[in-house]
Amino acid sequence: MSAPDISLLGYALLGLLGQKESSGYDLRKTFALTPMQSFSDSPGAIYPALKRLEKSGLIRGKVEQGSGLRRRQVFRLTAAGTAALKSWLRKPPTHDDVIRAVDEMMLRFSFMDVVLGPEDSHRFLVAFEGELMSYVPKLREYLAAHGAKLPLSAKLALECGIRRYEAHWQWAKDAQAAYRSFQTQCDG
Amino acid sequence: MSAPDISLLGYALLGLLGQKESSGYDLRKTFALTPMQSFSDSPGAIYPALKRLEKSGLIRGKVEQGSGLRRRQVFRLTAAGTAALKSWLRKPPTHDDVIRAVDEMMLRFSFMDVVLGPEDSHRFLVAFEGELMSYVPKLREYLAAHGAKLPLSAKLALECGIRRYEAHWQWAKDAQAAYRSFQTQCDG
DNA sequence: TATCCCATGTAACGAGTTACATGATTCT
DNA sequence: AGAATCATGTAACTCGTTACATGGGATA
Repeated sequence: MSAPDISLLGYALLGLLGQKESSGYDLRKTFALTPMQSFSDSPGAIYPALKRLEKSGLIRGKVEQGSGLRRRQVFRLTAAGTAALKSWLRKPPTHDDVIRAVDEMMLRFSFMDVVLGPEDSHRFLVAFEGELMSYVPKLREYLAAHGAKLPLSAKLALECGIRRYEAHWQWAKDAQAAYRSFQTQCDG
Repeated sequence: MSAPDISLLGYALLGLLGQKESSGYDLRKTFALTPMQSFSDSPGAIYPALKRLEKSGLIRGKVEQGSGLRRRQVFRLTAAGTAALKSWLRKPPTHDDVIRAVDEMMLRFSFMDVVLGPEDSHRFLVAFEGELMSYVPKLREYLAAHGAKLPLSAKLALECGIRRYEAHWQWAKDAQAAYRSFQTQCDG
């Protein structure tokens, strides 16, 4: 057990399969046609990844066959797959995640509601905001300290990076509010 | 010629070496201690990358040796290296870059002033803004069309991605203004 | 003398990229 | 009949990750 050793693509596939059983081709379409375009839709990425997940027992594929249908293998999560997905989603956001893996955190968040539920989503947002609250000022301090001696474009690039984090921060606050009002609706 | 086949890390090293000759250790420190922390500072990444660049003739290393000094190899760009760096920096930002490689674009921009000069930096910003201007509305439309049927966390994650692009967009406008006022100062 | 930091490297491994390949089905 | 789309796969290659290894010099 312990470290499951699944790539980001692997988790993306688990997450999508958690919402809806799909063939490799379906998943490729998702990557090609939705805002998940940061993932490659190349067969050389998806099919081997699906094979790895199946070999690890996290998903299982069934070949569909109705009369005139082309061969088409539909995958769904196994119990172990659901467990792996959950434990990935439950990992609290760390400082390192904020620096190196914001995109992964957003991917996790996007699956969270369905797999874990709104309470966990909200908790995630609070923790995420906490990390940003401590990191953004550090970046601002760095810019204040070293900005003067940087070339203009380097300074501006840093400013851009900081603003991106500030946008995430503001979003995290707004998203928390969205969950609170969602909660109120349920209670009311 | 044609496709130089240099990784993002390779270009980061070229860019840094273009500003200041450095040893592998210096470069590792840069990745470890500045906001370039999205790059790994592991020796297993940097030293092989430097070797590849040297083998391609883009950088050249000299072993420093003063009396009591430890062995330390300092690298600098060759003419071919400068040329490769310039041609990378001159690539206009594409739609695909915006979707898959924003970070690479920001890295490029950060080196641009020194290597190409402010006019090219400004041109880059205009082109970048153009791409965002056409992409952000598409994302907003997708959200409007499909948002209702998405789980809340998925909808919010998409909103976050859009806001990030909007932050880039606003930044691109502000950065252009910064170059204009810089230009005015030079003229005045 | 023990421990840290400087400074460089290598080896095994995993995973994505590109490109190629195949065959069935539907559309025109 | 030909083209496009559905649907899956594989092989070579590159590069980054992790972990290990090595030694000189400084500091306590």
